[in-house]
Amino acid sequence: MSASSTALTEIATPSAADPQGAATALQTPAFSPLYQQIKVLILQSLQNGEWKPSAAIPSEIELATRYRVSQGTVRKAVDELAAENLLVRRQGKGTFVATHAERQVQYRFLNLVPDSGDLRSEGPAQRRIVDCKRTRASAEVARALAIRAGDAVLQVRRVLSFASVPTILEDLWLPATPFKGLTAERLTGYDGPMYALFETEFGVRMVRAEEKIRAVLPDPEQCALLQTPSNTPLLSVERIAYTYNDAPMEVRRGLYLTDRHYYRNALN
Amino acid sequence: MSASSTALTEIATPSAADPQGAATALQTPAFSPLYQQIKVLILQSLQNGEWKPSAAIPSEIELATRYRVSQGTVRKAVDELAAENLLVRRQGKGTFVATHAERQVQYRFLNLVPDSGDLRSEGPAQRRIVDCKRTRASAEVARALAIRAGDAVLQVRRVLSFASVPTILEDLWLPATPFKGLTAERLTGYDGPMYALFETEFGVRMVRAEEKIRAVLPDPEQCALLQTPSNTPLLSVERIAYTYNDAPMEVRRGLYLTDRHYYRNALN
DNA sequence: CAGTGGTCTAGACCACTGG
DNA sequence: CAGTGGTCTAGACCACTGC
Repeated sequence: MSASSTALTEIATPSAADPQGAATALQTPAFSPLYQQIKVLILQSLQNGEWKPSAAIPSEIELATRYRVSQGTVRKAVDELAAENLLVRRQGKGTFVATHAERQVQYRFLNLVPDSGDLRSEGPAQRRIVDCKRTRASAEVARALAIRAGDAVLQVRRVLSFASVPTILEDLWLPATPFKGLTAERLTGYDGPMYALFETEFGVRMVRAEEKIRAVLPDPEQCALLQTPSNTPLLSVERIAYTYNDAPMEVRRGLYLTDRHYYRNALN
Repeated sequence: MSASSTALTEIATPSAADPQGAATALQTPAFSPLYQQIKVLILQSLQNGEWKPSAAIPSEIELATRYRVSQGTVRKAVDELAAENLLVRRQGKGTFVATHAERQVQYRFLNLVPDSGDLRSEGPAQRRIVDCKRTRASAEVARALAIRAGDAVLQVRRVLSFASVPTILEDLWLPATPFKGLTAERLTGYDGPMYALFETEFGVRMVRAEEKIRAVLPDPEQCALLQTPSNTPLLSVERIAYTYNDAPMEVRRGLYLTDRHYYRNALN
């Protein structure tokens, strides 16, 4: 086979890969290498739940025959998805759908670190749900979540303590539809990362996030919740978290006490 | 050729690659794939200045014959170095040593972003060197720079303004030996990123960095330099920057005014 | 047009996991 | 031991750059 030109058309109508006959390859504007197309197909299977978090996906050889490409091409697609933390490769065992439930990546999106040691060494965080209610999206929250202002959202407020010291005050806004059924009781009763609960209970997997960080002074209510004086500067961390396809699924505003912790960031 | 086993020994005594006959391959503890060894060899050539910032390195085919491996193996090594931002690939042209001087990556290590637009849209930053002196390393700075307390260091203090608003106050500590000859005049006269000057004048290329971020209140001197009230919370950004081989070469402490800017971070 | 990086294949073999 | 991902090769061809 003379590589791409033929395979390009074959990819457009695969049997198992693209049942709906979507125009994945047809709408290509200029030129898309085969492995990129495979990447999209794998992404679709992740998105539509064919392969669930922590489950193994088919072996490279299976995927190669399924998509009618060579193992090397599948490999390159999987490599990139693994680099984006969507898949996890384990030599000798297989390739698995990434999840927030594993111990290793427990705090993948939480960059707060104690001045000495790491977060795990302080023992598990104490989570206190302060509030969990259904409200309407403000203009600002609506814009971030790509919904309309006034649409129903769930708002959660909680305090995280490390070594019994209140350290993080968080407000979350979630679109009501995908998270229907989320209650304070459900959150309180769950022992584990919130994003892991989102995966198992609502099928929403957070894939990446963006944060805007500022230094602020707390208002009186925030002071009370964090048990801190009003002149203590805090880190304000505004996060928008995205699922597959860059769809925003959560807005979060955290206030971090940084006298015994710091926000860690690596520049590469 | 039956691949790795033979090539592994061949790699230990290449002609052009390892003139000193270093025991790169011999000291391998368990098992190191060929492309990792190639990576180390390329890294050495970057480090010893055989290939300088912004210059092209030999083509993949040349490297393959030089190291006596296949093009695919060189490719994988270069791929990883490109992913780590040490090399830049340009299709049709070649592979180049990354530099801080390019317009594109001008502010690669500066995550401060205006509330609307990006830093470049505000025009060039105004740099004011407040101080540049030779001192002795404190215990803290010495630890970060992996030198001895009391060793000579250069200390620089400067203020960056955007749209004429003082926004960043920075203190830098540099080991005196590699940066011998650095003066306030040299810094003031240079129009461009400081890390680009480090490359051209001192052959020190910053490869990666780590930052610890906190919210703080400024002291009176800092207030004066930033022209800000004493109750304005600021972002404290402590950075250690590393050259090749993870050698720390700079400690920097920035105070960021975050009322019209924010610190941007992407979580993946 | 020649030279560069980029894609794709086919096949061999290695390292690791678990039954 | 079979099955998985990981490495390496050799060769073909494609896309892009600049002369």
